[in-house]
Amino acid sequence: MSNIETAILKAEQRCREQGSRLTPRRRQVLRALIEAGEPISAYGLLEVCNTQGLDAMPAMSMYRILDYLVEQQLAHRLVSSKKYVACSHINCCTEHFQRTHFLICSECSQVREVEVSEALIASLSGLAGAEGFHLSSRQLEFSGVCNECH
Amino acid sequence: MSNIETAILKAEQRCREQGSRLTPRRRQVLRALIEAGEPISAYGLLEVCNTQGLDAMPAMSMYRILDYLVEQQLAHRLVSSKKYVACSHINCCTEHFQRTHFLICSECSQVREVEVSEALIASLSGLAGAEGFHLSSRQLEFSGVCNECH
DNA sequence: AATAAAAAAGATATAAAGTATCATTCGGTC
DNA sequence: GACCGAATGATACTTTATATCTTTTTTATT
Repeated sequence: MSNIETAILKAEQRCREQGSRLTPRRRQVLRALIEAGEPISAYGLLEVCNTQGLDAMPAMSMYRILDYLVEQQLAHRLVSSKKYVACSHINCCTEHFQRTHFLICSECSQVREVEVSEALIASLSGLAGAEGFHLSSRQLEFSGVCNECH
Repeated sequence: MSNIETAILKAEQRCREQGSRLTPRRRQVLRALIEAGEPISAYGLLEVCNTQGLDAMPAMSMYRILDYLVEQQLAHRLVSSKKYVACSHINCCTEHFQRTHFLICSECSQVREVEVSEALIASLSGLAGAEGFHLSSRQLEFSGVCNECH
């Protein structure tokens, strides 16, 4: 079975466990997101979905569904680029990290999704603490250049 | 002399040194940005400026001027909130840090602008390196809660 | 099965953020 | 004062995102 199909099954299971459902529309969006393979905007995804035979979906639905997928941690929203990516750990983890960081290649837009290490959290919290802040960001985004593009 | 006037003078000087000018429009926007005292959107700033007697400015001009101010590091754009803040170091530094991070209070939107420590850069670069990335982000944004709001 | 409540999706309009492009004005230089 | 480049103005438009109301689908309950 292909990775995508496995991912969809896993996702379905996860939704069920959360007491919700991966409906056909949500599945369609998740699949398109996985197939995109790189960050894609809500409207970009809408265009993809709306050329797949089914009835055209309004933008509102896309945003709702993306919100849902993000909530379920099946997808992530990259604030720095206003785009969405499928979670790269749908297949491998039953639950998502507490904090994630994204390394985004500014050349090829490839994304690496990594768990934030304790050490980094400690060092960030320390810095924040020194400024009188209690850190709460659960998602960090860094841009850089990947090896292939370097 | 008030802090704001000093800042404007310093800013003017900095622009001159860079071979450009802090024109009346640019000065108006910078002043409004400083007076706002917290992150403000481009259109929010536009509204402020356009109720100050002078001819109304089109949105395009505001974006151009903000781009200019950001380029001169007299202002910063907060990607996470799509807002702008005056640089908090106009008065105190002749040149800006290489890397800055912003601690943004999610309660009161207060912003602390801090130089990124060598240690943090090292730890981030290490993490990125392990994933085959060369870090290039010059600006990091973290959300948290400030002491007063905590 | 009939039905009520809740969840999801559709439809429509509009707000907010940002950009493209061309025309005009302003500031300094010869 | 004529010229050139930088800055601003004017206009239109694209992209991103949300508000709100309606309809459909799903699930639970009788």
